[in-house]
Amino acid sequence: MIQTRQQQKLKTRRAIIDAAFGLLDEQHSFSSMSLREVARAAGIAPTSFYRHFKDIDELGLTLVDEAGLTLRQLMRQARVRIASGGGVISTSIDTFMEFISANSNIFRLLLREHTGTSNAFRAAVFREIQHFTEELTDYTVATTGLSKKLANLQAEAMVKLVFSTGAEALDLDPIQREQLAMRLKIQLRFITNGSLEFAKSNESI
Amino acid sequence: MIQTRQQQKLKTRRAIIDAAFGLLDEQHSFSSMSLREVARAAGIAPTSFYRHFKDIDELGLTLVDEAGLTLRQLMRQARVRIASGGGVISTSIDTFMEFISANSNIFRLLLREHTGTSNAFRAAVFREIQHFTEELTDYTVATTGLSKKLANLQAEAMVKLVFSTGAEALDLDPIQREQLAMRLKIQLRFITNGSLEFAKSNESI
DNA sequence: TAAATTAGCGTACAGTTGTAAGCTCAAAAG
DNA sequence: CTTTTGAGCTTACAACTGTACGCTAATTTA
Repeated sequence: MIQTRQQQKLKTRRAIIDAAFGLLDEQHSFSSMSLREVARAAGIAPTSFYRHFKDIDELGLTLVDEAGLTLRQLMRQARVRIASGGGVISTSIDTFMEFISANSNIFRLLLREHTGTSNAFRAAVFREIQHFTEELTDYTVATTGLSKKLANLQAEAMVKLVFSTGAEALDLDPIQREQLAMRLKIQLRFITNGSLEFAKSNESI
Repeated sequence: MIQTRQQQKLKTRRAIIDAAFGLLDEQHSFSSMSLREVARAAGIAPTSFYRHFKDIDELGLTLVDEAGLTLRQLMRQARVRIASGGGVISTSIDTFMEFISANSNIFRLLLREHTGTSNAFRAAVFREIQHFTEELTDYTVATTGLSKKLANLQAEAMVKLVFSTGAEALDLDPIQREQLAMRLKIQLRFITNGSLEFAKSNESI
């Protein structure tokens, strides 16, 4: 077995990250998570933590990065499903809702650090969500005649509404979640129709 | 001086509440606030805290209540300003932005407990925000021909968008904030126009 | 005036935290 | 084979936490 040393280190690092994600639930946020607690869950001594991360914040940023990655995979997945038929909004929201059901903890992390106490974290999460808005803007420009500026306004509003609704959905059971998703789809249609309307009467923007 | 005893107690209670609000800033959330810290800021012994609140969570719910009260005053204020001329959306958003500038800490509390770790807090904040949506729904039914159901969908989307944008505004300087407010006003117009459009083509809802 | 109530305090304790220091021992490098 | 490296450990400490207990002193009640 070659490079067993590095492999083991990576494995422990993974254990730490997974332990941290595992500790995230509705009662427990990352900011209220202690280094010792994470170490305990990862099965290592508290001081061993420092062999992998400078401090707990460095771990936090890593978690946000991983969450962002998962989100981007989500986007790709949604795009595939759209390509194979079904309404754009409907398919996207269904994909999104499946995501927050399957990855509640990851979504919770993003939500909480989104309005959290660390500037670095807020900025990191903001950037991840911005990716969402940018991709949706490009998509809208490509599929409709909307100007980039207007498409960006529309995309931003949509993403904010979706994330806000996602936050609410976390506390609901599947049935209520489904109803919420239906409401959301209509609300998104408000935005798409409204911006088209707006474009017609304000051709210059 | 009659009833000096009760008055003194109320005064200390106020000192605790104010101290807690004062400790809320971008670096410090209520959930990361310790009883001792609050007591220190209020100028009392840690154990004296219990003469006023059962535990720190009871204080937290009190803070959310007070924040809700301030929010409702905001709504009243916005209504007065609308009545004395100016666009509805524009006036409301200006009022809202002034509010979060003048009461950043209160708004931060609502944002953080909105996605926080305590079920009770989340529910409390959710209720406060719901007031907003309900009042806006009633207003919309009264001023437009929209059905209650549709007006509610519209109001909900608007409130979510406004709060989400407010969260973003907290980190920005006044100039960027103003730009964000302008974007928000257009996005809200998307929603109002879009829902009217939707109503026309779906008269049954 | 005497007795009862109570807001606030000081002390105390057990539990938790982050992290410094130094050891072990297996893998990697020479 | 010998030396170096480094992941993980144990121990240790000072700082902080929530809160139990009992006292004080002043207000309120009787």
